[in-house]
Amino acid sequence: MSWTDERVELLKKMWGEGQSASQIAKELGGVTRNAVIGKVHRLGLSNRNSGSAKAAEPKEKPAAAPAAAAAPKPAAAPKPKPQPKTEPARPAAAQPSADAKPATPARRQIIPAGQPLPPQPSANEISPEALAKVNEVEKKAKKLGLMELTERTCKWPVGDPATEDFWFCGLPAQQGKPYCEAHVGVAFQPMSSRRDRRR
DNA sequence: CCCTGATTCGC
DNA sequence: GCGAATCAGG
Repeated sequence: MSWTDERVELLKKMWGEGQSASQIAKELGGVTRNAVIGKVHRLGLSNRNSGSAKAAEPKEKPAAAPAAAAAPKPAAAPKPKPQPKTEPARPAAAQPSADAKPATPARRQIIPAGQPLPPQPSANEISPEALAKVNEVEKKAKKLGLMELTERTCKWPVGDPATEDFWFCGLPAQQGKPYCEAHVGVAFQPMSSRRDRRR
């Protein structure tokens, strides 16, 4: 692949939008993030600094850009072009359609039995902070389906598996761990009085 | 370990 | 000019 005008343009655009080199590389296809970075540098738009500040430092940590001011993330940039990716196209929201099932039957909630529900924080003693955090996070969760989980998505289940609105957090999981930061917080309990249990 | 961008240097 | 390898940091 060569750097055609189009590709360079897209590169510029995406870089300007704050996309990471790897993302740009993926989008472009046929190039690695290194290639992208290399190109970015050659184009002279390595740092979104406009003029001045001509790198007087030989080897200085540029200090993270004040991205704070900028939007946290353009979220899903409206890509005009259809993504070749396999998009399962989820039903979006779980709208209680006409034949909505009684959300709260008179009967007490029946647990499907079988597998113990995930370490749902119950009357446990988890840092209230963590709990609050989780509640917030669940709002922003990707709400992935079982099939959409990957090696690095939070696998924290939310909701009742027997219900329609059951999904997995899906947020970026912590390295190694199966959950995102928030859920790791509640998943791994301080492990207090659980000593014994040798194997 | 995953990721990020930065730099080098043979091609 | 290009980009893999490498570096440096999170």
